[in-house]
Amino acid sequence: MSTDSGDDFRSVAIEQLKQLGLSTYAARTFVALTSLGTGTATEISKVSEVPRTRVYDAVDELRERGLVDIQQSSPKKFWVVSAETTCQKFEQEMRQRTSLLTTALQELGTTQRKQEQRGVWTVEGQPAVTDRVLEFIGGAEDEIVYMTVEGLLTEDIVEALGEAARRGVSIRVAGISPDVQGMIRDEIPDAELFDTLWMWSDTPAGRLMMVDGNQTLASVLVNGRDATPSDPRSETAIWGVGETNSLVAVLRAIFTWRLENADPAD
Amino acid sequence: MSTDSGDDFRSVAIEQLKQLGLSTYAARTFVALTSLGTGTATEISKVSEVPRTRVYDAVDELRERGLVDIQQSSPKKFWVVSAETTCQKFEQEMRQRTSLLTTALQELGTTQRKQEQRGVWTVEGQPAVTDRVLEFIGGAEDEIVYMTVEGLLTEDIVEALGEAARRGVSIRVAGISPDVQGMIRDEIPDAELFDTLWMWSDTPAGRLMMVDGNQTLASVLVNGRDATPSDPRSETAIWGVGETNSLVAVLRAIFTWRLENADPAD
DNA sequence: TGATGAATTCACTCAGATAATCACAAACAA
DNA sequence: TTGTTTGTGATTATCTGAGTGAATTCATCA
Repeated sequence: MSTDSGDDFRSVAIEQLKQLGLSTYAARTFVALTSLGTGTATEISKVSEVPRTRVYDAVDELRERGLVDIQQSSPKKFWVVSAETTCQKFEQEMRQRTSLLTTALQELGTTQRKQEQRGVWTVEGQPAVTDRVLEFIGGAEDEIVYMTVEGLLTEDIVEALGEAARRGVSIRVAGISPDVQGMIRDEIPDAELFDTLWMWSDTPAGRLMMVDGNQTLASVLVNGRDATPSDPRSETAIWGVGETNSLVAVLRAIFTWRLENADPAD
Repeated sequence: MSTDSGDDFRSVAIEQLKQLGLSTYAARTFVALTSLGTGTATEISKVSEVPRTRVYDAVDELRERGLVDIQQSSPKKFWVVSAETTCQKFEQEMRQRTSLLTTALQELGTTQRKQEQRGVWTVEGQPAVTDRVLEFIGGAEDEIVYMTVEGLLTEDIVEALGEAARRGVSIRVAGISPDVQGMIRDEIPDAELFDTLWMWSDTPAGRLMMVDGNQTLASVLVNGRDATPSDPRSETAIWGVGETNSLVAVLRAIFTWRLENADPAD
């Protein structure tokens, strides 16, 4: 019974409760009480493996958060609010926190976000790289050129590209398989698809993009092309912004030359 | 400059970031970078008052979360994602967490939530008491009787009562001032309003409620009637559920007798 | 090329929080 | 009475994170 399938849920719930600010004792106690409904300190201690004498403190922590009620008898009994109510409480609290953070940060961030002309920045990890790509796409005003290897043209990116296209941004995409090309044509009819400009296959290449001619990003899969592309840590990108930015200058030259010499598949 | 009005936002933002799982160094560094846009370790240290030698650790923590990019030069420069993106990230993460928690808890809570017949539970603090009241109202199927002193019939309760009324639950409310009565009549036309059954004014009474004849709750303002009712800590309630529950038995007797002898104001 | 100062990394101390254990008094049962 | 359970408080151990300083690397200038 101590190793049945519910243990997965138990540990997940405990972990999340801890992340949300409860102590481990409080989290374990809460989970135990949730399966028990009500219980005494001894019962809770047996289920949760919290030292019995500490159950009282843990329950007190939960009581202050309004998650547990107490029956003043001997032995004391403890009652836990329903799972739904608990989750609503936490969601409420998180909403509160994020909204506080949002206003505070926006108040601070009002200072000019001057576009750095010189820097070339590095990002690690596929999620973070995707974030930058999405940010670039979201800020595009005129033109997006995006080259990518298989598997790095995810749905969210296609979606963002589609939105940009509807804003009137011209889109050029390269380096994708035929079936994905079909998806693109459905999603973004105005996109211009052209063949990969050079041999991706020999390089551990990830993506190359240029936005409005003055924002560029290039990524590689650091483990080489044989690495599992699904490993999110294996992608590293550099990016830069500004007319005078060196990375921008280089990539713009490459793109311009390649694009002029390439025959669009369209 | 070190004590201008932005410090409020600064401390709020730092506090929230810490609550969301960042270390204080990381939080301070992030806030500093948010006002700077980009900066070196030295600049960050001056603004954030993080020891300069630890800025690197803090930035690393932020980088792993995808909140900061690094320019590999000497001195290193650090770039921070926009406030909007950051908040979206955190909201995303919180959604993830609460949804994980929700499924895990509901999986655990499937065990029968047998209605305890014997227990009388105590709740402390006005928010927690209101929670129970709302839960009772939400689960009502037939009838709600609710007596309250001024100030404890808050909007959310009126709203919940209205919803119950639309479900076909008959509502009886007492102990409210004439102007609030007007609001009730608007919100819940079917509610039956009657005068206070006895002299509240001599007792430190809070609320009395009975739902479906088998769930009851009674609260007092522990600091007496002269205490500020606005102090959320001053309310304490006891509640019980079940036909054979002693508190239910007592309150049901009182309510039945009083209601039969009282002339509804309606 | 070497010297100087700044930048970066690393190792260490200290304090506070939390986990865990123990000791003890009160209540209760046999 | 004796022995058990319950609740409370004190004590110890462990760990994380804040803060400091030394050692190494790097850039710049003579």
